[in-house]
Amino acid sequence: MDFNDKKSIFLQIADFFYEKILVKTMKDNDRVASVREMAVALEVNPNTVMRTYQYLQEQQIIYNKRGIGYFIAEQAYDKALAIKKEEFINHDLPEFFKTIDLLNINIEDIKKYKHENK
Amino acid sequence: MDFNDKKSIFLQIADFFYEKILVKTMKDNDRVASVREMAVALEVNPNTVMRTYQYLQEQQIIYNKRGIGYFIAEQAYDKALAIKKEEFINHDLPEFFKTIDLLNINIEDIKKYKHENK
Amino acid sequence: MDFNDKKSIFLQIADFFYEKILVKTMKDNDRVASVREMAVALEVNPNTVMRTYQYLQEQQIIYNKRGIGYFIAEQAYDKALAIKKEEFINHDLPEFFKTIDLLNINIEDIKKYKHENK
Amino acid sequence: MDFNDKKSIFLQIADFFYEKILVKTMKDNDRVASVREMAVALEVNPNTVMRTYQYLQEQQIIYNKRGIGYFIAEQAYDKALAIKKEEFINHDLPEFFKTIDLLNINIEDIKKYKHENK
DNA sequence: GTGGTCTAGACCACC
DNA sequence: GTGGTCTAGACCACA
Repeated sequence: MDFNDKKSIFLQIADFFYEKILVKTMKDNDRVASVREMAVALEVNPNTVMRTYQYLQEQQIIYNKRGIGYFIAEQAYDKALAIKKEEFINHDLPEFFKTIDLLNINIEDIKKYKHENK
Repeated sequence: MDFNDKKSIFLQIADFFYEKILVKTMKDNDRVASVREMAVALEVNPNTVMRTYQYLQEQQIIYNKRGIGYFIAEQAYDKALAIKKEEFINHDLPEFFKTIDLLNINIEDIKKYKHENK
Repeated sequence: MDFNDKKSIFLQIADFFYEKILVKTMKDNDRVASVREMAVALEVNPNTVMRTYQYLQEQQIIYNKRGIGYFIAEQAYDKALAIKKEEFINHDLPEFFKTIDLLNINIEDIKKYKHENK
Repeated sequence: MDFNDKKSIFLQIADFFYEKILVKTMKDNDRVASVREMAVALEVNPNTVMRTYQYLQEQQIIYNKRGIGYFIAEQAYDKALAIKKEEFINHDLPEFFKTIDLLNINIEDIKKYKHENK
């Protein structure tokens, strides 16, 4: 992870967890790396990781056991899917349609890029 | 224009011009509203408009005639299309594919949303 | 003439006259094109040409006969040479030396570029 | 720094950094003073420094670490040299040759001035 | 603490 | 009238 992106670092880290959950690498009640471990691993300020964890906790994707650590919440997969899907349909997709219209790109053409990308 | 978006105002104004050019409302050598006029029209500080204009000038979408004003550059359409297409293919599209994979959405499904949106 | 330069247009026009005088294309008491003619020829606002003429008049490079027009002043060549030489030695040259030092370029190397340029 | 020059302040500050890099006072990955520090040091508005930093960032002379600050980019020396050399050869030098031709100055004469200057 | 954006208002050179 | 630069000061998100 490089964090060169315009997106804030704490959100990029959050996406990292979303991904792990959506591909089922991380499952309900799995332990999450401690703030300090994560900060060292990512070469990032612990405050930044802390912020990610609080953000994920607000979304009920992880939960905290005081003095023990953070864990993946029950039904994290469903929640993550719902959150990301909502985001996709209400934000990404409309923008996507607007852009391809403006650029005169056909949806059919998109598929080609998909295969090229692979 | 409302500027409720998270994107910075000066970039939203830039996109406003990109759009005008891509739908061919503005054509080569058309005069662009003066910094002050634009600022009044958008209810925005002149400095903000200035920033947009310098940004567009760097991208060679507009050019300046000393003491007279800004004008749409030659081949602005081609340049705008190239810039936005590059952005779309190298940034938006990979992210798009990654997201739909994660969310288990098929490209075919996307088309339905398109029609619903219309 | 294109006036794309960062230098102001009226000074670029002034330089045009300096050059004519220094290569002796224009000589003492030659008539200078009228403000309007010049403005049309250069596709420039008459005010801009006017400013050039006033500037050259201040430097006593041209003089005005009321109702008749502008003319090259006596000894314009000597004056032009003196002005430009002063400018060169006190402004251009020090900057020139500073730059070649910074870029680690030897004066001897400069000669090569001269020949390449020709 | 005095900023008496006709050049804009933010570009003079940029040149200040170019110089530091070209004389190797500043090296790759060195931290650059924060916008606020620099503004205080130069007795200049933070916005002005900000503008310099963004200008240098576009030229890839410095880069930003989010929330931490600006740093000298990798190979900043090479880039700075290339930029300034390009400027010198394509802009300063042709003008230089034109001027000395007009003024009937020989390149050999230039060397004398160099020694007088020192 | 860091950068980033924006406003308000001023001043300047130039056309 | 035009753009261009700068100041002063504010507010925000982020690390």
